[in-house]
Amino acid sequence: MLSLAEENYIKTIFKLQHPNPPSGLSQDDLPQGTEGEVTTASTNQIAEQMQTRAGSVSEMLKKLAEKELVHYQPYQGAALTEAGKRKAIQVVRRHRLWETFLVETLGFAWDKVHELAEELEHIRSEELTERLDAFLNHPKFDPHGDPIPNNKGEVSHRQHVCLNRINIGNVVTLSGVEDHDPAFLRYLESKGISIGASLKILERISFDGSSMISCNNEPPFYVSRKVAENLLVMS
Amino acid sequence: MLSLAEENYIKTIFKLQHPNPPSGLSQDDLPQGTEGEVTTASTNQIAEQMQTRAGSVSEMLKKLAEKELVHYQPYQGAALTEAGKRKAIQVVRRHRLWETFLVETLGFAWDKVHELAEELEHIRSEELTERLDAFLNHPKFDPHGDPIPNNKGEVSHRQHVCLNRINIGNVVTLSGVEDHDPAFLRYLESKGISIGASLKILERISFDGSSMISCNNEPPFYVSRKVAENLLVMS
DNA sequence: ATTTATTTTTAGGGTAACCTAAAAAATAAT
DNA sequence: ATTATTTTTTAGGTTACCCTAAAAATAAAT
Repeated sequence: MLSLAEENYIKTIFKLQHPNPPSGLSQDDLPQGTEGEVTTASTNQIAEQMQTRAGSVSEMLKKLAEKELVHYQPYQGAALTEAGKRKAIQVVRRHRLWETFLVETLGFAWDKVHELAEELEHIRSEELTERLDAFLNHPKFDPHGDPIPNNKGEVSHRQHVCLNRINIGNVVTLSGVEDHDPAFLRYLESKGISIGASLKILERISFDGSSMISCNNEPPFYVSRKVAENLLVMS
Repeated sequence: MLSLAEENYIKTIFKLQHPNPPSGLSQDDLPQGTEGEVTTASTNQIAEQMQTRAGSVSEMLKKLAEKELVHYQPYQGAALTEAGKRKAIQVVRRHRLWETFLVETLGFAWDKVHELAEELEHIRSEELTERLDAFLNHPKFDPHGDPIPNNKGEVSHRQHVCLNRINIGNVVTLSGVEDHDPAFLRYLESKGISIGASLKILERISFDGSSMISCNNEPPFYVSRKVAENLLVMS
């Protein structure tokens, strides 16, 4: 049984190892060259992500290595073992199911659910997870468009691309956001942009890379290059 | 902010101080003589209830006294302060709301929800609690018939009495159970006895105090004096 | 190839729980 | 009212996590 702290370390290492498309157990079936390579998480990266210090991380890595949850050679960073990966995916699954529950069932704004899910994800009951999943109708994606691993640890992949890659005149649907920062999410909310919204590209300013778009056929407005980079869309 | 351990101590002291009808902030409006007196929780009682040792309890009581959550004089036991009581009632509220959610929404068997609620109750978000309460339609009683304090800490009281006090021939409705032991709850389940069930008293054996009853007009069976003592019913 | 800079580890401490066992206080029994 | 028993506290120790700062290893720069 993992402690709360251990679960958080495992989860963080997993995230660092799988940066962009959070692939599940099967990174085999990823499009070639999409960084399917097994990256390793450095002590400092882990410390930064977890808001803790390198010394604490070293200590914990030694413990996790003993439990055979990570591969760890001093000074060489850490990578999850198969067992560790399974644990991590369970946590991610619970996290995303709870986020879905909070938004869909309890009506939370999507910028407020992360911290809560961060607590709820540590309730380890299998039965609870499965019942929650069933209650929510086995959702494949959470409110931010991130895939929810199923109970075997498999995830569905979407071919979404960021809004910057869409040409003028095209209409696409928002299927995810890259950044989860509450301030960013509130900004989107204020513009009426939410998952499922239809976005039309009206113009692109080559000077700064910003785009003029209209959301759900409402009056158009500009979004910066940085904002567009964090909007994931599908045709 | 209370630690998990502190919350559990507070909750335990509250339970020990309010044995039978879990009265809320207002024990004033309890029927006279129903042990509305402010009892005090002894170190050993707390230790036994929490499966810990007296030494640990002493230590914690000192800490809680410093935080002004309990009144505590060495060797004299502990009693919650007003602030402590408010905290305790919040925990009880969250516990019973989650139990209700688990049974009503996720379809858990009522003997399995206690441990889970024991974890969920420690998620301290006000907004989560209020949204959950609203989603469940502001339930006044949990799946065991225990009152759920509202967000002001007030509880509804029921005039239920134990089944032993009902005379032969009467038909009553099960509104609560005294004991929450999973084994007891599973026994009830097996007999078809659940909250809301109609129970008719057909016979009472004065020798051992057992009763013959029929549940929901099904074929009758005997229940021991001890079982009947733990069934709370209303006319 | 050294030196310099960065990263990581180790060493030594801190805190919040917990435990056991001895000492002290309160309660019960003769 | 002493003595015996039970309850409670205190004292000293353990574990899991965190921290800072010095030492060691690695990586980068001249």
